[in-house]
Amino acid sequence: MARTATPSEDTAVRSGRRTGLERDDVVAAALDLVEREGSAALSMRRLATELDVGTPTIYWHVGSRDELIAEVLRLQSTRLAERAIEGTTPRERVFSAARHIWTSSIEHRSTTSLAHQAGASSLLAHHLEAALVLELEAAGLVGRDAADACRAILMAVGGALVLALRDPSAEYRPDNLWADSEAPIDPETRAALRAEADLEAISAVALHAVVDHYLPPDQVT
Amino acid sequence: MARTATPSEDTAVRSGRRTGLERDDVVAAALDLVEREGSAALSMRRLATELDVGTPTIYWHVGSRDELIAEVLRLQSTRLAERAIEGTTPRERVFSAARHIWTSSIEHRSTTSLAHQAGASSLLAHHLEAALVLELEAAGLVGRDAADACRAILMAVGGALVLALRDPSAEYRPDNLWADSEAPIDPETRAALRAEADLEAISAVALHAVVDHYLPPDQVT
DNA sequence: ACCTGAACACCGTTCAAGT
DNA sequence: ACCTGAACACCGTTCAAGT
Repeated sequence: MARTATPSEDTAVRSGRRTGLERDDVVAAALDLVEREGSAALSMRRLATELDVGTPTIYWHVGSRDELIAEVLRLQSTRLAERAIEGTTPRERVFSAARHIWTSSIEHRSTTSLAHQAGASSLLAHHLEAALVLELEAAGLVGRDAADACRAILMAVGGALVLALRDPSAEYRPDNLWADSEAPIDPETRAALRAEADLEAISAVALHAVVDHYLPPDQVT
Repeated sequence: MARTATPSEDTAVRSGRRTGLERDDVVAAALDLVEREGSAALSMRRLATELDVGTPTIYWHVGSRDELIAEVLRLQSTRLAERAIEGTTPRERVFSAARHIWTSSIEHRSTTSLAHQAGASSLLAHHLEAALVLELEAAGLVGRDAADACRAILMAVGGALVLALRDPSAEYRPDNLWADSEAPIDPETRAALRAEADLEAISAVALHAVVDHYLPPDQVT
């Protein structure tokens, strides 16, 4: 189901040998599984069942779970990089690149969580990050300035993501947390803390500030 | 070893009943275990062995692993809140509160990782967050302004933490990632991306910008 | 080279049973 | 009320053995 059909496979008994399975198929199936059923569903045994092979076969192809995850994130990273950056001014294009990181993280939250949990978010973001760096260079930054601007933008996006991707089913949502808080907080503030936040708008404040700090002003043409 | 001594316990056979163990002991031992051996070491069985009881005993006291983790984070959260905020001007004190979140997250990275993985970072940060909100109110903010300022500051700190707490043993550190990157990036920029970053300094840029955006200027007295 | 069954050493969780 | 041994249904990983 997750594997592409191979000649003489339909009625084959497959009692020991030749599955036609390749490393890329395993990785693609793993990514598919994560996207469909969440990062917790990605177990070696589950994946083997999905591919209709024995568990050790997975190991033969990808080595270990950690390596598999790394490959899954690399695959997703290249897929995400296909999205084109928009805008005409350097500033617009930098914002567009930053926005790509945000939207793709939200759209593929299972994969983002996987990267998050594995401490490998840099792997997942890498190609989008490279695109961002190129736009920063096009805007006139080089060396440390470009690197630091990239990191600052990543922080602004990443910080918003941490808040955005929290499990909303938990009983310790900020919502409940502030309701129970014994701190002498103004009722109006408390209500605002309990209400849902426009994280993207708040993140934009930091993003604009950071871009203003690092980027030279746009040329007027 | 992690449990406080109880009368008539030393030579007791403890063959079924009365351990003198309480919920708080279990939670404290769990926090201790995480701090000592990392978040991965926190398994119900391991913790039971540590406390010299059967595994179901842990369940009897805390219900489930998720509940245990929540309690652990609540405990650590209140401990962290004891740190006093410094500074005289509202602005200084807001920075001090924000800095507390950063430093305590770095100092207790295992617990931070645990919260991170469980998607419960809001639980761990909650008391420090409350302290921050109080300082923001002291600085003249109320309602939505205070809440949004708090979130913006959290993003700035949280974004830096995501970058700071990545596993440095992985072969996909940013370092290696940029070395292998095929993107046409300027050599100088590439070198800067590979070098270690002063994350705290970069984070400070966003932090100052955010505070400037939300806070009224300090009164001159 | 590619794949398997069976095993090892772990998990979280439940439950009848003991005191 | 508090604690246990034993079991269920999972894990990641390895390894001798098959073709």
